[in-house]
Amino acid sequence: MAIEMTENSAALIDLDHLRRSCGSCALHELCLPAGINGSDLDQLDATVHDKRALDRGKALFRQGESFHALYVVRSGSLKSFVESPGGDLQVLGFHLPGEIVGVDGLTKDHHLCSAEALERTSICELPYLQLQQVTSEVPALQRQLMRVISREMVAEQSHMVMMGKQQAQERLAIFLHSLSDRYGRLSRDPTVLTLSMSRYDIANYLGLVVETVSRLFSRMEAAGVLKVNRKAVRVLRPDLLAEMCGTHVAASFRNAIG
Amino acid sequence: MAIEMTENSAALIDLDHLRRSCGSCALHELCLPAGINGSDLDQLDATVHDKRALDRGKALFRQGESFHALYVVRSGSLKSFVESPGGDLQVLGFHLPGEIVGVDGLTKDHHLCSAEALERTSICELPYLQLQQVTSEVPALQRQLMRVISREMVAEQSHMVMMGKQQAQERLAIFLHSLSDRYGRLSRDPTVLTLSMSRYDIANYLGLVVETVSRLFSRMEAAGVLKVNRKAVRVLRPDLLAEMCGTHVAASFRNAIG
DNA sequence: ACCGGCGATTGACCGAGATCAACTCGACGC
DNA sequence: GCGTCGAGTTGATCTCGGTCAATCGCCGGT
Repeated sequence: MAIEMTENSAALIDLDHLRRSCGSCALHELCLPAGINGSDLDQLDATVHDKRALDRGKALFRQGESFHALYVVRSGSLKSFVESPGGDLQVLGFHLPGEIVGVDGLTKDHHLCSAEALERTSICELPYLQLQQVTSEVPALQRQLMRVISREMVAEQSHMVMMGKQQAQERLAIFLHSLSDRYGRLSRDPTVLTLSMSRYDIANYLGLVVETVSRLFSRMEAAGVLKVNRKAVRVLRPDLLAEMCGTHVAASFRNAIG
Repeated sequence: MAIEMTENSAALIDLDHLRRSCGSCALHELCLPAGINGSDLDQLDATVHDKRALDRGKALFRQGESFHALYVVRSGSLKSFVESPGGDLQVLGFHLPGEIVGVDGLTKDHHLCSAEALERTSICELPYLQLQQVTSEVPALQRQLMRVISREMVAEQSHMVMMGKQQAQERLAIFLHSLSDRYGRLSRDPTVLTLSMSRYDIANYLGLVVETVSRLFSRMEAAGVLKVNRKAVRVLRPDLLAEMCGTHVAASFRNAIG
């Protein structure tokens, strides 16, 4: 996968590469409209502080830690989740390259959920104080940051709708469809999915148990919609998959947020 | 109820009253730290443009309408919801006095959900352009606005957790407990709840059906936790109610965002 | 005051998905 | 190569909450 090569080149990143990288980023709207392009990318490179690399299972931040930055996934993937004192946990979302995490920390100066790498993952760190500085200098950027945050919020609403109304099969279909969509936006083949998260994580995220998810994968494979081989899932019939998302609120709502 | 009297005095509102009103408001953190107090309240009164009054069932804004302001409930209550083309709808939340609505509109210049009055309700309107003006002049306010938005987001996460993991009875318990909490913050008796929303709305919000909600009210009344009389619910045993919220993630998470 | 209608409650039954349990498969270490 | 371990799959059974249906009771209109 082409995206993988960004991982170990973090230190010796060239501007052209950075530019391509930021083009598919949730925050590129935050940079490009402000005229940050070409030679200004040095400056952007300076603002985006720490391009960390995380191994599988390593935490980007943990619930309760103090908040000081927003993060954007550069390559790899993350899951975010909350855990109760009893060790019980709830997966809140999965985050692909270009997506933002850490917004939960804006409320109280400390994070209310944890974020963890699902595979080797590299990250852009946007120190909040500096970001605030930049956005206050360019009011349009403030608005754009709002958009990004609000989009996260709406995505959550959409997930909530799904949890409330959708059948198990519709949930998995919506999950896969969403993943496929996001692959498309990253210019990756939207029919070849690599599920970096475990079946347990998927089940937890969808409000189901692992057995149900497993059965659904089998059923959807039997129906000719998917070809499933452990973490490798090929979408054979995108049309059927879309159909399986149902005509209910969650599906149309999810489409609306583009 | 004392809170009711704010409704018809919107036009001839006095500063002292405004001040008391804003004290329990989600945005009071947004006003007070900026030194807006005492005589400056005239100015605040000018920024908070339109103090509309809505009758039961009337929309504050509708899905698809263009976005131009955030709103804060002054008295009464709202529900927010999305509706699919098929007429199917999903309730996203209920909003009591002091709570903010309309944040969903920041993403795309138009609202992605609708908000509707559950009873006669008065509203503070904060035109976004003006608000943006004020926050750009005072950077600390920008941060505070972020906090408020982020808090909304975290509340949504908490609801999501509930939808994913909680049993039906725990869901209703959490809903009532949350309502009770918010009553407390408004200096209303947290044991005397007035459910302005229908059983259908509650069920929809909790991802249940109306019959289940009805049975749960009966069961909780039989258990001596509640006294239920249509829309009037008295919490007889707050301790038991809290216990029924379960020791799972949603409950502890919800406490954390308090 | 009476009636009509809708919201709410209660009961009987059913089914989707959870639970419990057995088994398979691939990865990794020695 | 072999054994172990954990993730994933598959099957059998159970249960919670959804569905269908009947009834109640409050509220608003005439």
